[in-house]
Amino acid sequence: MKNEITISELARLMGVSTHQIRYFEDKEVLLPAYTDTNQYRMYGLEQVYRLAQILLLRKLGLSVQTIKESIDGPSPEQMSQLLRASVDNLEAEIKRLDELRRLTVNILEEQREYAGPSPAYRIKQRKATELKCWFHTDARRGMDAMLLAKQSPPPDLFESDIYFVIEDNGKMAVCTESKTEGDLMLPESRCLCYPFLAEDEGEIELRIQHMLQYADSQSIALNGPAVLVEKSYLSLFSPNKLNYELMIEVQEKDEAAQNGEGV
DNA sequence: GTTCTTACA
DNA sequence: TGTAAGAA
Repeated sequence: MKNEITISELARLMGVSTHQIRYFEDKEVLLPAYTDTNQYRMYGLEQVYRLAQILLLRKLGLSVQTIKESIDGPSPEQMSQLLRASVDNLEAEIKRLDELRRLTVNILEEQREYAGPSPAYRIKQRKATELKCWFHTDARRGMDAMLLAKQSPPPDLFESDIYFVIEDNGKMAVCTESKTEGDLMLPESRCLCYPFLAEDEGEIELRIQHMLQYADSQSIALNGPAVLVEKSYLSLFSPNKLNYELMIEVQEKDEAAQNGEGV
């Protein structure tokens, strides 16, 4: 009597495709019990267990090649080592996914700032930010691909926000955020902020002027360089436009009294 | 109707 | 990994 089953029955039993079972055969990790006269692969209980084992090891992240090398005589030590390595891989993957989730949530949260009815000036607490300076250029000169290409070597361009720190002398430092100590540190401080969308760079100069006028009209003393942050990811939401946030540190009143001047 | 092999996206 | 085609 025949206790063996066909490939499709095995596939259905184990919840995999017949293609995958043939693939395992090709890689010599799972052979049929025998081949029938009609060339059909036939599988017995032994193969069912073996397939279950292969699938478990695959699930744990082992390659088919690794399984092939270890499935026949895996010593308990080898098996523990494989499983420990698998745990390491899984933890790395969890970390990667966790960072990806955080990034996605951040993008959504930032997007909300721009999704309001109309952009507005507001005072925000800025976290201390370490910046790594990429290059300097003239603040009046626009950015273009050539300018970028001439710089070397690009940091994680467009994977993180880009900071344009506009200095008093008309120079502009183009920076990215740095996790470690950078070249330039934006201290934690209250800032006058203005998020906006821009289609061309001519707008930016205007925005800065407007912000200075606004601060003046509200008697807000500003201090330090204008910082323009290009929100790399938010262009996902607004094709052909770039999302910027302009921020200038607010000079606190007691500070102003000490310095005896505003900006 | 099912499976086989082979090729291809 | 899935899908397709023609043959058995």
